[in-house]
Amino acid sequence: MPISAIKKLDNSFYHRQRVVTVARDLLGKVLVTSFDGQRTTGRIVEVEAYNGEIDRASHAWSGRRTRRTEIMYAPGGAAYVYLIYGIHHLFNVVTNKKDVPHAVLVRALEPLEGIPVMLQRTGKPSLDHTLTRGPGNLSRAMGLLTLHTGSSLLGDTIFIGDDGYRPKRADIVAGPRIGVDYAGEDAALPYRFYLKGNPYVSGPKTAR
DNA sequence: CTGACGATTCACT
DNA sequence: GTGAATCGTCAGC
Repeated sequence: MPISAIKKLDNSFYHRQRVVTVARDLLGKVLVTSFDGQRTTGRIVEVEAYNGEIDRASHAWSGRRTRRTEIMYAPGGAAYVYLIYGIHHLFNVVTNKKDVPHAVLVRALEPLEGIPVMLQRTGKPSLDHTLTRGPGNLSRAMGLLTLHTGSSLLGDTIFIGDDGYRPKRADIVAGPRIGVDYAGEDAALPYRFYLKGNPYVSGPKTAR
């Protein structure tokens, strides 16, 4: 099924103050990448908000500012892709204004266009729910790498758009983020959002 | 320069 | 449910 017209999200979407709201609003939107003429798209079905300096789970906690995290302090609307465990590339969206290091981790997509390309990139034989389940898997399928850190999401290579799809309010579930046990009390914050019942949502069954 | 470790995934029990 | 993979990043010397 072809996607209807996708309207690219602009600065007014990314520059909002409340990263938790931006994260929730990203559910149902469409992530698009076009590398080497190969376009892949997927609907965002799971996200996590990272609330800057006051969030112990964030790379920018207590104002931490290093070469890697510098992009988080840029104005909203840029990509932040970093490597974890030496293996996986994780795709984040920088939000808020300059010097406020908010970000949203995109954890899962429902594939829409370019599935053959995704299969090629991941080496998987056929489409199943593991293709874009989990932040490492989705980044691989979409061709996202650490070198894409700093890319504007207002351009045509990597962007997020709205195709008119609206998740039902009742289908949006909030819960604690995954893999942030080290973050003390902040580990319990309901900063993870996903679409209930969607097969591409990651985490243990108890967290879906 | 060195060492510890991570916003994960996969194979295996 | 457990453990290994694998390397860039960062704090500390």
